[in-house]
Amino acid sequence: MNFETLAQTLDCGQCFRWSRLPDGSWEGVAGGRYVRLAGESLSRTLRDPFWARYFDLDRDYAGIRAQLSGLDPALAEAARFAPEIRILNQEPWEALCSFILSQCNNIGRIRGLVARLCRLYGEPIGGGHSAFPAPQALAALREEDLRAAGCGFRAPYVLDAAQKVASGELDLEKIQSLPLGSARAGLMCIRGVGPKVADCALLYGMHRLEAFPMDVWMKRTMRRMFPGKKPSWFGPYAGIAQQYLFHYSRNHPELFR
DNA sequence: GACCAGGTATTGC
DNA sequence: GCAATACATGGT
Repeated sequence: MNFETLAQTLDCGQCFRWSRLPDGSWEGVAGGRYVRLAGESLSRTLRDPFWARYFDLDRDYAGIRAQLSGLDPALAEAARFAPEIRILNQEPWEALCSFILSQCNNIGRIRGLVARLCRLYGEPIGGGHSAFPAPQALAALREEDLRAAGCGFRAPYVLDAAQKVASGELDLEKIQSLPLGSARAGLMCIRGVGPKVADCALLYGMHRLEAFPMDVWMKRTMRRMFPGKKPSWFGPYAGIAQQYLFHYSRNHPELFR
């Protein structure tokens, strides 16, 4: 991975806390750490164990990409469009909460909403930046607080998720170790978490690479390019295939008209 | 001002 | 089971 290809990973819809500065560098917060990524400093940052894991550096994405590309020409083309996409190791709670907020919302607004929640309820980490709010912090709020922050009808969903996680009723560590179906079912006990949000939490927050979030774009894509195929057809890296296809489709909306 | 945005819960058949 | 509908909010 190099600085030129960073955008493919940070701007493909899997994360909401990164932004590009006017000078072209990226800044973001993950795991309570702020970082600015510029051409010169990138390799140094990636030597830090935390960021190496965050960017999933130990995984052979070239090999996975080749394997997926062999499955189907359309998938190969999507992979060629953004070959450097990697699935980040985001925190389980942050991914779960962020994708609860994503429903019926657009990516720009999700970023703004997440930023507001972090500023209001996240732990300050210096430099005017804040960590993602802990489940305990959000569980202590009232629904109207979350509505005031702009969550809209998702406010009770966020609250229910925060309360279940903060109380230990839902143990995200435990969820991670379950078979995919059980993990999904566990997450779907939260009000406002259906199959799509559960799969996003699993893929982006718990690195379950076989999870395949099926949003409107992926429904269109599957109908158009893979009729009759199910997510499991893509195999153990279905989630990575999903990310290639999602990003490709969003950048080629004319394919669906 | 309608229309849309990485859905889900509820309702009615 | 499955289609229709409500749900907040801000940007085109």
